[in-house]
Amino acid sequence: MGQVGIRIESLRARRKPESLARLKQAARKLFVERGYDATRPQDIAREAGLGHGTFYLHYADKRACFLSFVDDARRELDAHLRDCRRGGTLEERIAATLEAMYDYADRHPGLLRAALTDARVIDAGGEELRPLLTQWGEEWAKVIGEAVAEGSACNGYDAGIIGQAIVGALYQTGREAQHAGRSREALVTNLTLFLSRALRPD
Amino acid sequence: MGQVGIRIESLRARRKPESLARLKQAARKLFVERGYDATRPQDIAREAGLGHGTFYLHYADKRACFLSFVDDARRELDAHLRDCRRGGTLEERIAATLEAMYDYADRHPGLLRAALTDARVIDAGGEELRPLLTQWGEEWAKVIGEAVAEGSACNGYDAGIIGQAIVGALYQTGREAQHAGRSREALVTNLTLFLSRALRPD
Amino acid sequence: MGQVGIRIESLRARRKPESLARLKQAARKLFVERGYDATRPQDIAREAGLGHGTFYLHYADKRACFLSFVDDARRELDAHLRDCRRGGTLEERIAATLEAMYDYADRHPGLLRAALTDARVIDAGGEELRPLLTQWGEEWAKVIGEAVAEGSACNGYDAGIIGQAIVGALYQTGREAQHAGRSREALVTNLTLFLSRALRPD
Amino acid sequence: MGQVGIRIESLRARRKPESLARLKQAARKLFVERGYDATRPQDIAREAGLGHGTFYLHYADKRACFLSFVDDARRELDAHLRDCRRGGTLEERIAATLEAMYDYADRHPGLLRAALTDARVIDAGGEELRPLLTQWGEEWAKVIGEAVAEGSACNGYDAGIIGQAIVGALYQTGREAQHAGRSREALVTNLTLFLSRALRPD
DNA sequence: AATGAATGAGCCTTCATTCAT
DNA sequence: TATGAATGAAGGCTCATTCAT
Repeated sequence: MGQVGIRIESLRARRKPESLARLKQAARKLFVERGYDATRPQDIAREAGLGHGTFYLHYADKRACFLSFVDDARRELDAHLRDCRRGGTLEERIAATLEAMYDYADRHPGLLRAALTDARVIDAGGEELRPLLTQWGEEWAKVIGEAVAEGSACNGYDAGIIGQAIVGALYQTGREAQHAGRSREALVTNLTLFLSRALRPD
Repeated sequence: MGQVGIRIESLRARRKPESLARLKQAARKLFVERGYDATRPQDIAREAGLGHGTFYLHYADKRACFLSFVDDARRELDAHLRDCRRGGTLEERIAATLEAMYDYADRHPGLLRAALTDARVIDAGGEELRPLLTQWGEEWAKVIGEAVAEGSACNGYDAGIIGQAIVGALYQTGREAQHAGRSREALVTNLTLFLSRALRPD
Repeated sequence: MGQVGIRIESLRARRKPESLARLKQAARKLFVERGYDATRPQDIAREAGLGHGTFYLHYADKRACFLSFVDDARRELDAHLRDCRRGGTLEERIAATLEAMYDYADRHPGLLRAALTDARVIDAGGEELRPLLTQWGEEWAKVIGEAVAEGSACNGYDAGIIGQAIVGALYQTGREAQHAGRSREALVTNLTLFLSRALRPD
Repeated sequence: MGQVGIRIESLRARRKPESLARLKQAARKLFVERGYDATRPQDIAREAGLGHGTFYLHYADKRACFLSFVDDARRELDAHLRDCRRGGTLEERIAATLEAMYDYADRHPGLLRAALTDARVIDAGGEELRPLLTQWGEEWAKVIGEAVAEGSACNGYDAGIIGQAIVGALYQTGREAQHAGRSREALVTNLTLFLSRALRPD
């Protein structure tokens, strides 16, 4: 891709890291397009141009592959959002974060939905895993907490609860907006206003 | 066979409407306890004390049974909430609705979670079905719309969006509260304050 | 089979007991012919003229099916031998038992070998199961014990050990005799003599 | 690469004969610990500190490796027993051989059991291979034959059959003794007495 | 209306072996 | 000689659904 490089590489690609990268890409594509249940390890391998068995060279099982996909998505979005939360008034920070989130969502359609798949679908009786949405809610809680500390947000709240509320509101509006065909601008405007008014001091 | 037959009849109670009722009850129990995937039509029938085949006399397939379960849950909660939305200030109405919701959720543990199962898990490529959460969001939208009309809510919002935001916030806070062990009182207080401040006129 | 009876029975045979009987027969045939590893549940079902899934209606898994096969074989041989052990001198009883065993083995070629499959092949980490051969050894131990008690066998032995020794000798000679093409008569004569001399009093 | 290469060489010690020796040792360890089925060529190679592919440089396949393991075990035990069979009365020779066998078994726990794995597990439809136990039975047959010739054993037997009987008795008592927790002394005493009485002239 | 034995597509996973390097 | 990523046939098992009774 890009440079021609070592193209003579035989049918069996022999570089483990490259295989993993291809599996990752294929897994992301299929988990997004079809969801967890409808994606078989075999499909992922085939999509990556590899044999079935190769999948299990890189992942212990389907679940591990999905979890890795989710983690990558989380890190990617986190990196995308990182710089949006500092600077300006609380309202400006909120607006910027929303913009960044929707921007990311637009550029990777379906990805957040897939990554936020209910744990129950994946777990199969295994250990509990903290849902992604909850994790993001906790980050919002920190943001709220800081805003309260610096006096830019109303101090009557339990930041933990409000963080979860915000993230829930964002997720559900985003999901519905897609089906209802709402404009991103309307979303950002309304939610920024809504959150700012809810949070503003006094 | 005459008398004995009838006696057996009454033991097993084979009248159709009752069978359906028993299937409904069994389905609810199992969908709530185990989730959609882990519940087999066979399990539902057995739980209802009926033969496996009977299930298909009442439901076209597993999906239809689940959808019916969801619809019942929706109607039940709607009935429970119906009377809470009128009377008093907007803040009072919000607080009353939240109380009613958590009350219902407490009395039927796991039911909302089960009923809100992601459509993707059920669909299997079938026609689109409007998620329950979205439906509830629309009802909140109506409430908001009316409040704006009567001047008790800020009129700068698109009610459709805000309705979804509210419902998303409620759902996610409820879900997280269970794992985090938060008190229902804290939830109601925080969310009522949050929503009231966000919506109040000016 | 035999009487024409209810032959119009449709492609799907609908009687559970009959299916189980057919599976049992098929399982025995294939376990004997191919051994445990080379026999798939699917093969057994097909041999029985049934679908794959039917197998699991009757057995929890392949292992359970094999264990049931082994148990049936044990019971069958036990019934066959039951009456041989009483009456006559110890030597006569030994000779009669050997005759009966080889008679059974001849009538069901390969069956004992299959039923005596090493537990390690089947267990897969499950609970320990007492090998069939050991069980039979314990029955011989009882026979020895009684013979000692009534003075028809040398009393210097630990019956438990000698029981196992006898059964081991029988199994290994039987196995080898088949490959070496020895006559059953030679086997019975030699082993009867051997055991009688070893056991005779004084 | 020169010096460094050589240094790495010596660390990993890549000379062919040593690789084979390490594979042998690893294979023995794993076949004994886990059995044939549960041991993968890959495991053997890794245990030997070699790459997976190296296995196939030294063995045609897994089966060949196992057969080689069995053959080594056979030779080892044969060497151990060789000198025990001459000298003294038949009874003394038997006692000495049993002692030597159990001594070997104690020093290599699990080895005989592993080496005596049923051919059916290994064969997979290949050519017939003479079981180890049968081979040992033939050696006992020789011993018996010689004893008969020199008048120290009863001459009414077919040595071939009796050889197999002895080896079967030894194997089964040994196996059972482990589970039943019998003492080696009891085993040797009982079996020596048993075999001596069965074989003694007249 | 009710039954439940039967079905078989389909799933996830393993592992002996190959071969380009 | 040594490597180890890659392979894909094969295996055991599940479960939504059907249909003769």
